[in-house]
Amino acid sequence: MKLTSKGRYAVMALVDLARFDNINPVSLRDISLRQGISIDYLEQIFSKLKKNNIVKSVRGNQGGYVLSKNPNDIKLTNIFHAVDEKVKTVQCKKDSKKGCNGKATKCITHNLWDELENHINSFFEKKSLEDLVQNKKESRL
Amino acid sequence: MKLTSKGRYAVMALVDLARFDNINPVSLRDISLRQGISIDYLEQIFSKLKKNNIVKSVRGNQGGYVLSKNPNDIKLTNIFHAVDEKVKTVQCKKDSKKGCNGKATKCITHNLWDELENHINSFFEKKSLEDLVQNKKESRL
DNA sequence: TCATACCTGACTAAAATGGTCAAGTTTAGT
DNA sequence: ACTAAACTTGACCATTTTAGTCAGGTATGA
Repeated sequence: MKLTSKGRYAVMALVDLARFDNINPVSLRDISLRQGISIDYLEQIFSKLKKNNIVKSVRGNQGGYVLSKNPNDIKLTNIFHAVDEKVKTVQCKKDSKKGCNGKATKCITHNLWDELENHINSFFEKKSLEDLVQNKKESRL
Repeated sequence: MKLTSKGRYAVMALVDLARFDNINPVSLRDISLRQGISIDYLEQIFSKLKKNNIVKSVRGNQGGYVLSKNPNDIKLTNIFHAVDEKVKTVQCKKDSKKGCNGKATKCITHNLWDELENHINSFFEKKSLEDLVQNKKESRL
């Protein structure tokens, strides 16, 4: 299970983007300044977000990034997936004789992790970027 | 956020223990054989479980471990806590000017992680060892 | 007294994390 | 045409965490 700062940064950056891209593309430099994330690291993250069609890039001077969908249609699950935050709890080794091979003899706790994954994913599937932006506005910008 | 195989092993071992400790203490050796976890690693884990009063040890020949409470009273949250699996998503750095200091200027996604933590913890607080043992029985031993 | 089993702490290889650095390419504006 | 802003790509790396192993104990029932 991974849920680290890369995922957090991705979300922070996208919320920032959602709030400021009304008119012009937003540069990583601006996001970096506002959110306190290094540009170099943001570049890594945005490269992935772009590949997953969450943002579009505008190159050249005055360029930057823009959301490629409505914030309502961008769920957290999409974001995490894009930056390789896998909500996989623990893998059962394929080759182990004991324990779980995923087929006949499920390991003693296999169902548990499945349940947990569903539990967490359902949370992420409900939350959209729009929700977060609203939440931010409510809590006094 | 950490949810790794140490936590998984702890749960596996305890479910095993819950099923076999009816009469005698269960040795780590037996658990090791049944669950495919190295004895040395189990010792680390059980040391922590013991400190957190989840199991009791019986030393000497024919010794082993016994649950120190009813399986119904051992929640997953207790187990994870014992083996230092913190369900902490991401920490906001204390010293960073930007972002979150936990007080006045909550970082843009702070509420989100709080919500998520609660969501996950509630799952762990509901599940007891007994639930897992039952679940195992249902799914054909 | 000896075999079994717990107990403790040091150690470590490999992977993940959280980045940095360098060397580009693209394009708006002058 | 030039230049500066901004995206693009990929290599690199220090630190921390993970998932253990190893060695040398101590306790105790038979």
